[in-house]
Amino acid sequence: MAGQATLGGRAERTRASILEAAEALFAERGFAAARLEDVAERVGIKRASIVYYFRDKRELYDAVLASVFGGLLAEVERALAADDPLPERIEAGVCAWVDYVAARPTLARLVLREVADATPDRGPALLEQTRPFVDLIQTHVYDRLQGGDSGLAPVDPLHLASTVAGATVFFVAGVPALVPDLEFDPTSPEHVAAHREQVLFILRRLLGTRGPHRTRG
Amino acid sequence: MAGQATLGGRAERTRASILEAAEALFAERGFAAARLEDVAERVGIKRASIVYYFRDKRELYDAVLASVFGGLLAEVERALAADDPLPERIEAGVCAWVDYVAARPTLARLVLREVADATPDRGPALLEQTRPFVDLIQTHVYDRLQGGDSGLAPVDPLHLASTVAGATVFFVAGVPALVPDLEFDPTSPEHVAAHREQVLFILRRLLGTRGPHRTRG
DNA sequence: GTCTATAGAGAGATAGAC
DNA sequence: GTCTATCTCTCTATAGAC
Repeated sequence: MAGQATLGGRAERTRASILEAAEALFAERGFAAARLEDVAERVGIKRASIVYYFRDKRELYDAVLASVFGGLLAEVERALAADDPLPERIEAGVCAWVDYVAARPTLARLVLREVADATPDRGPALLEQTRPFVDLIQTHVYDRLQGGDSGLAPVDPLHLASTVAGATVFFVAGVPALVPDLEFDPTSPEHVAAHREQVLFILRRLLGTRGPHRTRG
Repeated sequence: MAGQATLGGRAERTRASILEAAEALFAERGFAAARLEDVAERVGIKRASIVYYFRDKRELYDAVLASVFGGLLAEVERALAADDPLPERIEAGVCAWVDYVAARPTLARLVLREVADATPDRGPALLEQTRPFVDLIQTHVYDRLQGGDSGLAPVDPLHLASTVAGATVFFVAGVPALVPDLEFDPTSPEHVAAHREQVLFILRRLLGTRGPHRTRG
Protein backbone atom coordinates (compact mmCIF):
# COMPACT_ATOMS: atom_id res chain seq x y z
CA MET A 1 0.00 0.00 0.00
CA ALA A 2 3.00 2.28 0.46
CA GLY A 3 4.72 3.05 -2.78
CA GLN A 4 4.46 -0.05 -4.89
CA ALA A 5 0.90 0.88 -5.85
CA THR A 6 0.19 -0.93 -9.08
CA LEU A 7 3.32 -2.74 -10.06
CA GLY A 8 1.03 -5.27 -11.56
CA GLY A 9 3.14 -8.17 -10.52
CA ARG A 10 5.78 -9.43 -8.17
CA ALA A 11 5.21 -7.00 -5.33
CA GLU A 12 1.47 -7.44 -5.16
CA ARG A 13 1.85 -11.17 -5.28
CA THR A 14 4.43 -11.19 -2.52
CA ARG A 15 2.21 -9.00 -0.42
CA ALA A 16 -0.72 -11.32 -0.94
CA SER A 17 1.41 -14.33 -0.03
CA ILE A 18 2.53 -12.69 3.17
CA LEU A 19 -1.07 -11.93 4.10
CA GLU A 20 -2.10 -15.46 3.34
CA ALA A 21 0.69 -17.03 5.36
CA ALA A 22 0.12 -14.62 8.22
CA GLU A 23 -3.60 -15.38 8.25
CA ALA A 24 -2.88 -19.07 8.67
CA LEU A 25 -0.28 -18.58 11.38
CA PHE A 26 -2.13 -15.98 13.40
CA ALA A 27 -5.19 -18.21 13.30
CA GLU A 28 -3.25 -21.28 14.37
CA ARG A 29 -1.07 -19.76 17.06
CA GLY A 30 -2.40 -16.35 17.96
CA PHE A 31 -0.73 -12.97 17.75
CA ALA A 32 1.89 -13.44 20.44
CA ALA A 33 2.93 -16.96 19.57
CA ALA A 34 3.04 -16.58 15.79
CA ARG A 35 6.55 -15.75 14.59
CA LEU A 36 7.31 -13.49 11.69
CA GLU A 37 10.12 -15.84 10.82
CA ASP A 38 7.60 -18.59 10.14
CA VAL A 39 5.49 -16.28 8.04
CA ALA A 40 8.52 -15.41 5.94
CA GLU A 41 9.52 -19.01 5.60
CA ARG A 42 6.14 -20.00 4.21
CA VAL A 43 6.38 -17.22 1.65
CA GLY A 44 9.93 -18.14 0.77
CA ILE A 45 11.53 -14.86 1.79
CA LYS A 46 13.50 -13.63 4.79
CA ARG A 47 11.96 -12.13 7.87
CA ALA A 48 13.31 -8.64 7.29
CA SER A 49 11.67 -8.43 3.88
CA ILE A 50 8.23 -8.37 5.41
CA VAL A 51 8.94 -4.86 6.63
CA TYR A 52 8.87 -3.65 3.07
CA TYR A 53 5.14 -4.42 3.01
CA PHE A 54 4.07 -4.07 6.62
CA ARG A 55 5.69 -1.71 9.08
CA ASP A 56 5.52 -4.12 11.99
CA LYS A 57 3.84 -7.19 13.34
CA ARG A 58 0.79 -5.37 14.54
CA GLU A 59 0.17 -3.76 11.19
CA LEU A 60 0.39 -7.15 9.53
CA TYR A 61 -2.06 -8.55 12.01
CA ASP A 62 -4.49 -5.71 11.47
CA ALA A 63 -4.24 -6.23 7.73
CA VAL A 64 -5.11 -9.89 8.20
CA LEU A 65 -8.15 -9.02 10.28
CA ALA A 66 -9.23 -6.43 7.74
CA SER A 67 -8.96 -8.97 4.96
CA VAL A 68 -10.86 -11.70 6.73
CA PHE A 69 -13.58 -9.57 8.26
CA GLY A 70 -13.85 -7.41 5.17
CA GLY A 71 -14.67 -10.44 3.10
CA LEU A 72 -17.25 -11.55 5.60
CA LEU A 73 -18.85 -8.15 5.83
CA ALA A 74 -19.24 -7.99 2.07
CA GLU A 75 -21.02 -11.34 2.00
CA VAL A 76 -23.32 -10.59 4.89
CA GLU A 77 -24.15 -7.15 3.53
CA ARG A 78 -25.03 -8.63 0.19
CA ALA A 79 -27.28 -11.17 1.84
CA LEU A 80 -29.06 -8.62 3.98
CA ALA A 81 -29.47 -6.13 1.17
CA ALA A 82 -32.05 -8.07 -0.84
CA ASP A 83 -35.53 -6.69 -0.41
CA ASP A 84 -37.12 -9.84 0.87
CA PRO A 85 -39.23 -9.62 4.01
CA LEU A 86 -37.43 -9.66 7.33
CA PRO A 87 -37.33 -13.34 8.24
CA GLU A 88 -35.87 -14.27 4.87
CA ARG A 89 -33.30 -11.53 5.10
CA ILE A 90 -32.15 -12.71 8.47
CA GLU A 91 -31.96 -16.25 7.24
CA ALA A 92 -29.95 -15.19 4.23
CA GLY A 93 -27.54 -13.29 6.46
CA VAL A 94 -27.09 -16.28 8.71
CA CYS A 95 -26.50 -18.57 5.74
CA ALA A 96 -23.88 -16.18 4.43
CA TRP A 97 -22.16 -16.27 7.80
CA VAL A 98 -22.16 -20.05 8.04
CA ASP A 99 -20.94 -20.51 4.50
CA TYR A 100 -18.20 -17.94 4.83
CA VAL A 101 -16.83 -19.43 8.03
CA ALA A 102 -16.89 -22.89 6.50
CA ALA A 103 -15.09 -21.64 3.40
CA ARG A 104 -12.52 -19.68 5.39
CA PRO A 105 -12.13 -21.49 8.68
CA THR A 106 -9.22 -19.34 9.78
CA LEU A 107 -11.93 -16.82 10.62
CA ALA A 108 -13.30 -19.13 13.28
CA ARG A 109 -10.04 -19.22 15.17
CA LEU A 110 -9.36 -15.55 14.77
CA VAL A 111 -12.77 -14.76 16.19
CA LEU A 112 -12.21 -17.14 19.07
CA ARG A 113 -8.93 -15.44 19.90
CA GLU A 114 -10.20 -11.92 19.49
CA VAL A 115 -13.14 -12.55 21.76
CA ALA A 116 -10.90 -14.10 24.37
CA ASP A 117 -8.49 -11.17 24.15
CA ALA A 118 -11.04 -8.41 24.46
CA THR A 119 -11.09 -6.39 27.65
CA PRO A 120 -13.39 -3.60 28.87
CA ASP A 121 -10.82 -0.97 28.01
CA ARG A 122 -8.91 -2.46 25.09
CA GLY A 123 -10.59 -3.81 22.04
CA PRO A 124 -9.29 -1.78 19.09
CA ALA A 125 -8.44 -4.46 16.56
CA LEU A 126 -11.52 -6.42 17.36
CA LEU A 127 -14.04 -3.63 17.55
CA GLU A 128 -12.67 -1.92 14.51
CA GLN A 129 -13.75 -4.98 12.59
CA THR A 130 -16.93 -5.95 14.35
CA ARG A 131 -18.61 -2.61 14.76
CA PRO A 132 -19.83 -2.67 11.17
CA PHE A 133 -21.55 -5.96 11.93
CA VAL A 134 -23.18 -4.66 15.05
CA ASP A 135 -24.40 -1.65 13.07
CA LEU A 136 -25.61 -3.86 10.28
CA ILE A 137 -27.60 -6.02 12.65
CA GLN A 138 -28.85 -2.97 14.45
CA THR A 139 -30.14 -1.46 11.22
CA HIS A 140 -31.48 -4.49 9.47
CA VAL A 141 -32.73 -6.57 12.33
CA TYR A 142 -32.93 -5.02 15.73
CA ASP A 143 -34.73 -1.83 14.79
CA ARG A 144 -37.44 -3.86 13.09
CA LEU A 145 -37.84 -6.43 15.79
CA GLN A 146 -38.56 -3.64 18.21
CA GLY A 147 -41.59 -2.50 16.24
CA GLY A 148 -43.45 -5.62 17.24
CA ASP A 149 -45.34 -5.52 13.97
CA SER A 150 -42.89 -7.84 12.28
CA GLY A 151 -44.77 -10.94 13.38
CA LEU A 152 -41.55 -12.18 14.95
CA ALA A 153 -41.06 -13.20 18.52
CA PRO A 154 -39.30 -10.58 20.63
CA VAL A 155 -36.05 -12.48 21.07
CA ASP A 156 -33.15 -10.66 22.57
CA PRO A 157 -30.84 -10.06 19.61
CA LEU A 158 -27.81 -10.44 21.84
CA HIS A 159 -28.80 -13.95 22.80
CA LEU A 160 -29.67 -14.75 19.24
CA ALA A 161 -26.46 -13.41 17.77
CA SER A 162 -24.19 -15.01 20.32
CA THR A 163 -25.92 -18.34 19.80
CA VAL A 164 -25.57 -18.25 16.03
CA ALA A 165 -22.01 -16.98 16.14
CA GLY A 166 -20.90 -19.31 18.90
CA ALA A 167 -22.55 -22.37 17.45
CA THR A 168 -20.90 -21.97 14.08
CA VAL A 169 -17.46 -21.05 15.33
CA PHE A 170 -17.48 -23.93 17.77
CA PHE A 171 -18.72 -26.33 15.18
CA VAL A 172 -15.99 -25.42 12.72
CA ALA A 173 -13.06 -25.04 15.10
CA GLY A 174 -14.22 -26.82 18.22
CA VAL A 175 -15.38 -30.21 17.08
CA PRO A 176 -12.16 -31.23 15.32
CA ALA A 177 -10.26 -29.86 18.29
CA LEU A 178 -12.21 -31.58 21.03
CA VAL A 179 -12.95 -34.87 19.34
CA PRO A 180 -9.95 -35.42 17.07
CA ASP A 181 -10.45 -39.18 17.01
CA LEU A 182 -13.35 -38.76 14.64
CA GLU A 183 -11.29 -37.13 11.91
CA PHE A 184 -14.37 -35.02 11.51
CA ASP A 185 -14.19 -32.36 8.81
CA PRO A 186 -16.82 -29.72 9.56
CA THR A 187 -16.08 -27.89 6.32
CA SER A 188 -17.13 -30.75 4.07
CA PRO A 189 -20.23 -29.92 2.02
CA GLU A 190 -22.47 -32.38 3.84
CA HIS A 191 -21.53 -31.20 7.29
CA VAL A 192 -21.77 -27.56 6.34
CA ALA A 193 -25.22 -28.21 4.96
CA ALA A 194 -26.24 -30.04 8.11
CA HIS A 195 -24.96 -27.26 10.29
CA ARG A 196 -26.66 -24.62 8.19
CA GLU A 197 -29.94 -26.46 8.57
CA GLN A 198 -29.55 -26.73 12.28
CA VAL A 199 -28.75 -23.06 12.69
CA LEU A 200 -31.73 -22.14 10.52
CA PHE A 201 -33.91 -24.46 12.57
CA ILE A 202 -32.85 -22.77 15.77
CA LEU A 203 -33.22 -19.36 14.22
CA ARG A 204 -36.77 -20.06 13.10
CA ARG A 205 -37.77 -21.42 16.47
CA LEU A 206 -36.34 -18.42 18.24
CA LEU A 207 -37.93 -15.98 15.83
CA GLY A 208 -41.20 -17.85 15.85
CA THR A 209 -41.27 -18.36 12.10
CA ARG A 210 -41.56 -21.61 10.26
CA GLY A 211 -39.43 -20.12 7.53
CA PRO A 212 -39.81 -20.38 3.77
CA HIS A 213 -38.85 -23.66 2.17
CA ARG A 214 -35.99 -22.11 0.30
CA THR A 215 -33.19 -24.28 1.57
CA ARG A 216 -34.96 -27.60 1.29
CA GLY A 217 -34.43 -29.69 -1.83
CA MET B 1 2.07 -30.77 45.73
CA ALA B 2 5.79 -31.39 46.18
CA GLY B 3 6.84 -31.45 49.79
CA GLN B 4 4.69 -28.94 51.60
CA ALA B 5 1.87 -31.49 51.83
CA THR B 6 -0.30 -30.36 54.70
CA LEU B 7 1.33 -27.37 56.25
CA GLY B 8 -2.13 -26.28 57.09
CA GLY B 9 -1.37 -22.69 56.48
CA ARG B 10 0.80 -20.20 54.71
CA ALA B 11 2.05 -22.42 51.93
CA GLU B 12 -1.33 -23.73 50.90
CA ARG B 13 -2.74 -20.26 50.91
CA THR B 14 0.09 -18.92 48.80
CA ARG B 15 -0.35 -21.75 46.37
CA ALA B 16 -4.05 -21.05 46.10
CA SER B 17 -3.38 -17.35 45.55
CA ILE B 18 -0.96 -18.12 42.75
CA LEU B 19 -3.50 -20.39 41.09
CA GLU B 20 -6.19 -17.77 41.39
CA ALA B 21 -4.05 -15.00 39.96
CA ALA B 22 -2.80 -17.22 37.18
CA GLU B 23 -6.33 -18.25 36.28
CA ALA B 24 -7.31 -14.63 35.84
CA LEU B 25 -4.23 -13.73 33.82
CA PHE B 26 -4.18 -16.76 31.57
CA ALA B 27 -7.86 -16.19 30.85
CA GLU B 28 -7.35 -12.50 30.09
CA ARG B 29 -4.17 -12.70 28.05
CA GLY B 30 -3.55 -16.28 27.06
CA PHE B 31 -0.62 -18.54 27.82
CA ALA B 32 2.03 -16.78 25.76
CA ALA B 33 1.11 -13.22 26.66
CA ALA B 34 0.53 -13.72 30.36
CA ARG B 35 3.66 -12.91 32.36
CA LEU B 36 4.71 -14.75 35.47
CA GLU B 37 5.87 -11.44 36.83
CA ASP B 38 2.29 -10.19 36.79
CA VAL B 39 1.06 -13.32 38.47
CA ALA B 40 3.60 -12.83 41.22
CA GLU B 41 2.74 -9.19 41.60
CA ARG B 42 -0.94 -9.93 42.16
CA VAL B 43 -0.04 -12.42 44.84
CA GLY B 44 2.42 -10.05 46.43
CA ILE B 45 5.51 -12.18 45.95
CA LYS B 46 8.44 -12.23 43.53
CA ARG B 47 8.47 -14.10 40.28
CA ALA B 48 11.12 -16.61 41.36
CA SER B 49 9.02 -17.70 44.31
CA ILE B 50 6.44 -19.25 42.04
CA VAL B 51 8.94 -21.97 41.21
CA TYR B 52 8.62 -23.28 44.73
CA TYR B 53 5.03 -24.29 43.91
CA PHE B 54 5.08 -24.89 40.18
CA ARG B 55 8.11 -26.11 38.28
CA ASP B 56 7.51 -23.88 35.29
CA LYS B 57 4.97 -21.82 33.43
CA ARG B 58 3.45 -24.78 31.69
CA GLU B 59 2.89 -26.67 34.91
CA LEU B 60 1.16 -23.66 36.39
CA TYR B 61 -1.04 -23.40 33.34
CA ASP B 62 -1.95 -27.07 33.49
CA ALA B 63 -2.81 -26.71 37.15
CA VAL B 64 -5.12 -23.83 36.31
CA LEU B 65 -6.88 -25.87 33.65
CA ALA B 66 -7.19 -28.81 36.01
CA SER B 67 -8.73 -26.59 38.65
CA VAL B 68 -11.23 -24.93 36.33
CA PHE B 69 -12.25 -27.98 34.35
CA GLY B 70 -12.19 -30.18 37.40
CA GLY B 71 -14.76 -28.00 39.07
CA LEU B 72 -16.91 -28.06 35.98
CA LEU B 73 -16.67 -31.80 35.60
CA ALA B 74 -17.79 -32.32 39.18
CA GLU B 75 -20.87 -30.18 38.66
CA VAL B 76 -21.84 -31.75 35.37
CA GLU B 77 -21.30 -35.25 36.69
CA ARG B 78 -23.48 -34.52 39.66
CA ALA B 79 -26.22 -33.21 37.41
CA LEU B 80 -26.08 -36.18 35.06
CA ALA B 81 -25.93 -38.73 37.84
CA ALA B 82 -29.49 -38.30 39.10
CA ASP B 83 -31.73 -41.11 37.97
CA ASP B 84 -34.26 -38.97 36.17
CA PRO B 85 -35.26 -39.96 32.66
CA LEU B 86 -32.97 -38.90 29.85
CA PRO B 87 -34.36 -35.56 28.76
CA GLU B 88 -34.31 -34.24 32.32
CA ARG B 89 -30.79 -35.50 32.84
CA ILE B 90 -29.59 -33.72 29.75
CA GLU B 91 -31.32 -30.56 30.78
CA ALA B 92 -29.80 -30.75 34.23
CA GLY B 93 -26.35 -31.21 32.71
CA VAL B 94 -26.81 -28.22 30.46
CA CYS B 95 -28.04 -26.09 33.34
CA ALA B 96 -25.00 -27.08 35.35
CA TRP B 97 -22.80 -26.02 32.46
CA VAL B 98 -24.47 -22.65 32.02
CA ASP B 99 -24.44 -21.88 35.71
CA TYR B 100 -20.83 -22.87 36.15
CA VAL B 101 -19.60 -20.74 33.27
CA ALA B 102 -21.58 -17.79 34.55
CA ALA B 103 -20.17 -18.25 38.04
CA ARG B 104 -16.62 -18.70 36.80
CA PRO B 105 -16.36 -16.73 33.57
CA THR B 106 -12.63 -17.25 33.30
CA LEU B 107 -13.61 -20.67 32.01
CA ALA B 108 -15.24 -19.10 28.98
CA ARG B 109 -12.05 -17.41 27.88
CA LEU B 110 -9.88 -20.38 28.64
CA VAL B 111 -12.12 -22.56 26.51
CA LEU B 112 -12.08 -20.04 23.71
CA ARG B 113 -8.29 -20.00 23.74
CA GLU B 114 -7.86 -23.72 24.04
CA VAL B 115 -10.16 -24.37 21.14
CA ALA B 116 -8.34 -21.82 19.03
CA ASP B 117 -4.98 -23.34 19.94
CA ALA B 118 -5.84 -26.94 19.23
CA THR B 119 -4.24 -28.58 16.23
CA PRO B 120 -4.69 -32.03 14.69
CA ASP B 121 -1.47 -33.27 16.24
CA ARG B 122 -1.15 -31.23 19.42
CA GLY B 123 -3.91 -30.94 21.93
CA PRO B 124 -2.52 -32.32 25.20
CA ALA B 125 -3.60 -29.70 27.72
CA LEU B 126 -6.97 -29.32 26.14
CA LEU B 127 -7.79 -32.96 25.54
CA GLU B 128 -6.53 -34.02 28.91
CA GLN B 129 -9.30 -31.91 30.36
CA THR B 130 -12.08 -32.40 27.87
CA ARG B 131 -11.90 -36.12 27.28
CA PRO B 132 -13.80 -36.83 30.50
CA PHE B 133 -16.61 -34.65 29.17
CA VAL B 134 -16.70 -36.39 25.86
CA ASP B 135 -16.81 -39.72 27.68
CA LEU B 136 -19.50 -38.47 29.99
CA ILE B 137 -21.66 -37.35 27.11
CA GLN B 138 -20.92 -40.55 25.27
CA THR B 139 -22.08 -42.63 28.21
CA HIS B 140 -25.03 -40.65 29.43
CA VAL B 141 -26.39 -39.24 26.24
CA TYR B 142 -25.06 -40.53 22.99
CA ASP B 143 -25.37 -44.22 23.69
CA ARG B 144 -29.01 -43.76 24.60
CA LEU B 145 -29.90 -41.51 21.72
CA GLN B 146 -28.70 -44.22 19.38
CA GLY B 147 -31.21 -46.69 20.67
CA GLY B 148 -34.03 -44.74 19.11
CA ASP B 149 -36.37 -45.86 21.86
CA SER B 150 -35.72 -42.76 23.91
CA GLY B 151 -38.48 -40.83 22.21
CA LEU B 152 -35.94 -38.16 21.37
CA ALA B 153 -35.16 -36.79 17.94
CA PRO B 154 -31.98 -38.23 16.45
CA VAL B 155 -29.95 -35.02 16.64
CA ASP B 156 -26.28 -35.20 15.93
CA PRO B 157 -24.71 -34.84 19.39
CA LEU B 158 -21.78 -32.98 17.86
CA HIS B 159 -24.02 -30.27 16.51
CA LEU B 160 -25.94 -30.17 19.72
CA ALA B 161 -22.90 -29.97 21.96
CA SER B 162 -21.10 -27.35 19.90
CA THR B 163 -24.23 -25.23 19.84
CA VAL B 164 -24.75 -25.37 23.57
CA ALA B 165 -21.09 -24.85 24.35
CA GLY B 166 -20.56 -22.12 21.79
CA ALA B 167 -23.71 -20.24 22.65
CA THR B 168 -22.89 -20.04 26.33
CA VAL B 169 -19.24 -19.19 25.94
CA PHE B 170 -20.01 -16.51 23.41
CA PHE B 171 -22.77 -15.11 25.52
CA VAL B 172 -20.57 -14.80 28.57
CA ALA B 173 -17.33 -13.66 26.95
CA GLY B 174 -18.41 -12.43 23.55
CA VAL B 175 -21.24 -10.02 24.21
CA PRO B 176 -19.34 -7.74 26.59
CA ALA B 177 -16.40 -7.91 24.20
CA LEU B 178 -18.24 -7.13 21.01
CA VAL B 179 -20.77 -4.64 22.31
CA PRO B 180 -18.94 -2.91 25.15
CA ASP B 181 -21.11 0.19 24.90
CA LEU B 182 -23.95 -1.65 26.57
CA GLU B 183 -22.04 -2.31 29.78
CA PHE B 184 -23.83 -5.61 29.60
CA ASP B 185 -23.07 -8.04 32.41
CA PRO B 186 -23.97 -11.53 31.23
CA THR B 187 -23.22 -13.01 34.64
CA SER B 188 -25.94 -11.09 36.43
CA PRO B 189 -28.70 -13.35 37.77
CA GLU B 190 -31.33 -12.09 35.34
CA HIS B 191 -29.19 -12.51 32.27
CA VAL B 192 -27.96 -15.90 33.35
CA ALA B 193 -31.54 -16.99 33.88
CA ALA B 194 -32.54 -15.66 30.47
CA HIS B 195 -29.66 -17.41 28.80
CA ARG B 196 -30.39 -20.66 30.60
CA GLU B 197 -33.96 -20.50 29.40
CA GLN B 198 -32.90 -19.87 25.84
CA VAL B 199 -30.45 -22.75 25.84
CA LEU B 200 -33.07 -25.04 27.32
CA PHE B 201 -35.55 -23.88 24.71
CA ILE B 202 -33.12 -24.72 21.93
CA LEU B 203 -32.24 -27.99 23.55
CA ARG B 204 -35.87 -29.06 23.78
CA ARG B 205 -36.57 -28.13 20.20
CA LEU B 206 -33.56 -30.03 18.99
CA LEU B 207 -34.36 -33.06 21.10
CA GLY B 208 -38.02 -32.91 20.21
CA THR B 209 -39.19 -32.69 23.81
CA ARG B 210 -41.36 -30.06 25.36
CA GLY B 211 -39.44 -30.58 28.54
CA PRO B 212 -40.77 -30.79 32.07
CA HIS B 213 -41.81 -27.56 33.69
CA ARG B 214 -39.04 -27.67 36.22
CA THR B 215 -37.39 -24.36 35.48
CA ARG B 216 -40.53 -22.32 35.04
CA GLY B 217 -41.87 -20.36 37.98
C1' DG C 1 12.66 -5.98 -3.53
C1' DT C 2 15.31 -8.93 -0.89
C1' DC C 3 19.21 -9.96 1.67
C1' DT C 4 22.87 -10.22 5.87
C1' DA C 5 24.03 -8.65 10.25
C1' DT C 6 23.13 -6.81 14.56
C1' DA C 7 21.06 -4.29 18.09
C1' DG C 8 17.97 -4.43 21.98
C1' DA C 9 14.04 -5.67 24.80
C1' DG C 10 11.41 -9.12 27.17
C1' DA C 11 10.62 -12.88 29.84
C1' DG C 12 11.46 -17.65 31.66
C1' DA C 13 14.64 -20.41 34.11
C1' DT C 14 18.37 -21.15 37.54
C1' DA C 15 21.70 -20.48 41.61
C1' DG C 16 22.26 -19.46 45.92
C1' DA C 17 21.69 -16.18 50.12
C1' DC C 18 18.65 -15.32 54.03
C1' DG D 1 9.31 -19.89 51.88
C1' DT D 2 10.85 -15.91 49.68
C1' DC D 3 14.28 -12.98 47.91
C1' DT D 4 18.24 -10.93 44.75
C1' DA D 5 21.04 -11.58 40.90
C1' DT D 6 22.07 -13.41 36.67
C1' DC D 7 22.00 -16.27 32.68
C1' DT D 8 20.14 -17.34 28.31
C1' DC D 9 17.10 -17.64 24.67
C1' DT D 10 13.77 -15.87 21.58
C1' DC D 11 12.03 -12.74 18.64
C1' DT D 12 11.17 -8.01 16.97
C1' DA D 13 13.02 -4.08 14.89
C1' DT D 14 16.61 -1.58 12.43
C1' DA D 15 20.71 -0.44 9.43
C1' DG D 16 22.64 -0.85 5.41
C1' DA D 17 24.62 -3.73 1.32
C1' DC D 18 23.31 -5.61 -3.18
